[in-house]
Amino acid sequence: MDAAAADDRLDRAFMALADPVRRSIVARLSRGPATVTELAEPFDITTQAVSKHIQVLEAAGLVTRSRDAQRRPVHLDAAALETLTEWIDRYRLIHEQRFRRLDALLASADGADAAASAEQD
Amino acid sequence: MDAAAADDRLDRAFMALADPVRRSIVARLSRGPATVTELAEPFDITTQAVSKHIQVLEAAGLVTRSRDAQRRPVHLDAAALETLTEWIDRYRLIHEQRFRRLDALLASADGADAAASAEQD
DNA sequence: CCATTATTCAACCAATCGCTTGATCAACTA
DNA sequence: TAGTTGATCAAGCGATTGGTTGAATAATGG
Repeated sequence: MDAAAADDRLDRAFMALADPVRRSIVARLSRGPATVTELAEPFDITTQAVSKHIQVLEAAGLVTRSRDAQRRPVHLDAAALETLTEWIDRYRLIHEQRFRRLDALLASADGADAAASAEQD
Repeated sequence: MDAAAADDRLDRAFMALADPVRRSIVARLSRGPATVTELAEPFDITTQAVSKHIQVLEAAGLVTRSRDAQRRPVHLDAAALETLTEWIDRYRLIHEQRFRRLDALLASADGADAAASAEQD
């Protein structure tokens, strides 16, 4: 998978979780698979709307679907969720490491000047 | 903060990271603060557009801003990123725990039937 | 075969998104 | 003070979003 495709996947995944209905669906699916009708039940919207939400989650790789007679059970894909936390944590950790370096500099003798140059790093 | 407000914050944060330009800005800010002009430089869009992107990140609580003469340096807020990983990891872990329970049932004597009922959980 | 159930497709609508251009505001500097 | 730099505001535009209604498709069960 090239960088652009990975980017596209992240776009879709973050966008998918930006909607409260879809986040709620993910929360429900963490407890096991469910059909479209079951997933629609708690909401005040049509099953068509929920079907679209599921398509968004599926296009983002966050869920997969199987077949059971007329039903199309939806399953959570936890590995995709992990990709998201990996992206976030990468930059969170870089940021925190930078803070630790800054603290170390401030603790050293000529603190102020060293910190000012670290800021430009 | 009530549940609806927390929901709204998550909406904004996930939506903010759904855009590749904004993710790139977050990546840049993980290495230290930067001004609007600096952040705009790598992209082929106007500074106005970048300014709007930063407003989106700010409204999501992902960045804060300070003042340095005409400049408005942007700083990453790593704590907000942590809120996102917490949300994701909660449901990821619930899902994985459920899988571990399922494995345990399948490993036990009357595996098949027990697993089928667990599926409905 | 026919009716029912579960889901999706299609067309449409109001609202929002990302971006643009042009103007304005704020703060420094020659 | 006048000009310059850095950033934002405002209005507009094409594309996309989340939702609807209505019709179509697929699979089951009597």
